[in-house]
Amino acid sequence: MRQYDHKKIEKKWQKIWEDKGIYKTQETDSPKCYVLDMFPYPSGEGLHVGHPKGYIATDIYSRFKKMNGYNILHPMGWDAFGLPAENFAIKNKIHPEVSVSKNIKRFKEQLSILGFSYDWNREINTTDPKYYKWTQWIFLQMFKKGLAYQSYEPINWCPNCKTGLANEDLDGAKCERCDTVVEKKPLRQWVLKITEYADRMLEDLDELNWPESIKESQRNWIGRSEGSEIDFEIEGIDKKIKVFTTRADTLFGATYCVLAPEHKLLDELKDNIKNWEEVEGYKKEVEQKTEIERTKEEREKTGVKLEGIFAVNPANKEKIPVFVADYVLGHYGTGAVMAVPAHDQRDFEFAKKFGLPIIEVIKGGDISKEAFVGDGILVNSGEFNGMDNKKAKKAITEYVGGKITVKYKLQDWVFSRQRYWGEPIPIVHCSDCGAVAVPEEDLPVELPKVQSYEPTGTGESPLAGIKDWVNTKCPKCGKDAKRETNTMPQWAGSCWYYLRYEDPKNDNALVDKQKEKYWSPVDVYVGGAEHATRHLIYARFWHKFLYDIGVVSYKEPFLRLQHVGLINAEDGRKMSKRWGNVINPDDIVKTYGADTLRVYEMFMGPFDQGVSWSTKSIIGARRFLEKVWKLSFKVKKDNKKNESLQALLHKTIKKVSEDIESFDFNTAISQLMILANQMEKEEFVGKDDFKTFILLLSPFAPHIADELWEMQGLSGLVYEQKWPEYDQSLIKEQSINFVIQVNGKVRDVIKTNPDISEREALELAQKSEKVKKWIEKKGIKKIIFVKGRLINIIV
RNA sequence: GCCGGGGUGGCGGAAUUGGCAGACGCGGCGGCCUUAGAAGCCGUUAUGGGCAACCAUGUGGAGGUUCAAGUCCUCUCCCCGGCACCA
Repeated sequence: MRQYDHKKIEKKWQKIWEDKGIYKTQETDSPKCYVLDMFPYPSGEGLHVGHPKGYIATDIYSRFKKMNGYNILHPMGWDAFGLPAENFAIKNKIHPEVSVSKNIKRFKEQLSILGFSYDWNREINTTDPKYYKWTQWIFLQMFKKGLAYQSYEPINWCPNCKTGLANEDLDGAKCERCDTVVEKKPLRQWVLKITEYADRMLEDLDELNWPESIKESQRNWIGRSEGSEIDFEIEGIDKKIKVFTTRADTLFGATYCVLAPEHKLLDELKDNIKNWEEVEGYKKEVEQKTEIERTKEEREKTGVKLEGIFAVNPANKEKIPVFVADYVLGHYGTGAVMAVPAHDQRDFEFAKKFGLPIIEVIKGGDISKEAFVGDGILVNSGEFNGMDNKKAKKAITEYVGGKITVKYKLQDWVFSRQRYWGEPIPIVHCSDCGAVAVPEEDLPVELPKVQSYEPTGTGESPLAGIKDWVNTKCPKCGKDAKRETNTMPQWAGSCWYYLRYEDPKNDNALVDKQKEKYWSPVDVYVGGAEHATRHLIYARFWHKFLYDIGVVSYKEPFLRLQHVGLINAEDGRKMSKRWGNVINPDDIVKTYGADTLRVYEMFMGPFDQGVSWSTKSIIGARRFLEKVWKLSFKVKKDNKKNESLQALLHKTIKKVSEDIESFDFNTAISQLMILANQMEKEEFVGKDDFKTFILLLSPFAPHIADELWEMQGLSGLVYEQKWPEYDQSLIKEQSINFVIQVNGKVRDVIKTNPDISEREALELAQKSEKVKKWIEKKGIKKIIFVKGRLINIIV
């Protein structure tokens, strides 16, 4: 008997697959299936065993779908812009392009030994000018539609990276990349109007086959709330405070107003505020704090009263004081609130601290202890007394001439970075024409070669120092002008890459319309949960924009989303060089084989759940494959069938098919093991049955599958075979274990046919010695009979 | 604090959605084979009691619904992920 030599077998088949080009995507009319991995950032560290988990799953799924007659698009590429490559370049004085292509080569090698069915003809790389030409093109379309604008608002500034960071790039109060505490600094930025799409992104979530948790966090992230905008006159001054509130029903209980420290009105009221110095000091103090610090101070509210300023409550014309306090945020709502201490906990705490009146206007709570935020009937509200508070929201808003509006937590997306290694923003600044789009025929605006990648530290990109690149002519008037030196964030390239796979080499369009119509949308998208609210929101936003301008024909990019649970190191920590706990897939493949690694990673536990790596457990997967290997030597050469195996075989076809479809790979493998164990016990294995077994195993362990296929004298490649079908009539067991309970406790289990009737079951039960002793001398009170399962005798 | 997902043997995890709890695998124990080991094979492995057949207990905890609860309901404790003064 030949030994199972994974090294030989895996090399052999990988070469055959490549030579025959069987994974090349076909242009056919058959139904399509687009299976996509979140493409990796090719870091210098290479892959650890956790990385391929998702890729193994998509590979299994693709192979399964292909064998079920689908035309498959299963591509891979590289998200290669970003800070690590740039930092590496700064340190080692090597152009990022060089290290990136080296890393890609390494990643590709590591992936290739795992036997994936990627169509490498469609490989893309976000840093390839032919690719980012279209990233820039999309930006230009947004610019033309007024969705990209410049803004000088203060942004998060990392003094170490010397770059601006979006809120999303922060980790607590620190820079996500380098752990330095960030500051605030006003910088000119490009911003994308993602807020314009907030409502649509929220609505269309309902149609997606995504995990509920992701949909929920996107809803939170978008943070839609309906409320009212109401004006408060300032006494004696011709100015108004516009507040946003979701509780217009409590307007009669508003006993003061609060402005955010960033609120513009403060400066406008400078001359009227008697304690301006104090107010200004407070503003400065708040500026020092990051938003994170500010929002962390849950206990103690701070603020300063604006002396000499009074607002007028439009409901009851009461004169109320105005404060500046940092618990009100400048960028949310109108940056100003009406405070109702009786019915908002934050206002309640503030009012207690500053000794402000607390007036109950909704009945139902005990406002001496805490704010009552529930629903109820209005009191102390003039003509609205007795009204239901939900009704009162609209009624009171109208009464004071306010308007019903909608606000979002979602903020516009700061889209520029003061960095070298990113897509240049295709804009030219002209002193006469302002910001002018680079003509589309001049795209891509390529990154120039530079001497130093160091950030300038002034907030400008290293590109600013390259005079012959920066200096150009205005595309509009031809006058001397300067190029935009900001680059795009890493998210940019990943916002639309899935479209490029559909038509990766097209120089005339982002994607051909026919091809887009055929392949879109992505049927299954697999990746880590950490991208729930960033990548997935940005990509949806871009996609909807592309839909609006007619580039794509579907509203949503990703129909179904599957999470991959991370694999941690054996010690439970993240696998990282830093902890020295990294397991390299190359080593595992060398010792056990790619097929073993694939089977093991899918068998470890539920696919979307995190697990710790266990090198000692991997032996189980290897033993399983060895067992299958040995089984092949007891296969009958003629077509004799082993009848006693049929029920289990067909049950296995059913279970494995269903489990792959639902990404329950662990139970699919377990079922294959059960079948293999049974086959081992049998006298012999029929050739057809073993053939079926190979087919079922092949998505998980494609190399050994092809080898066994060949050993059985079967022709062709397993990938090109048809997926087996099950026969429902065969699945039905001839005999089942029928449970007999007395008073709900199992007293006997008998083998019988599944169609046994209640009367027959009762007779059998009464015959059983084990049951007899529990029911004799007691009257039977009740019988519960569940067909094909159990009988429960109550005595 | 809010939202989402969890808590089952020594370990990873199963459980046809209310019907034999612990499938499958790892590890352990005993045995076969071997000069010996490795590999492999066979048996065993939730806990307590018993020589045994068997009996009792058992899915984080406390109640409840039901003939029947890991699964449904109420309360509660713990773990993981996300969001967080959002007016």
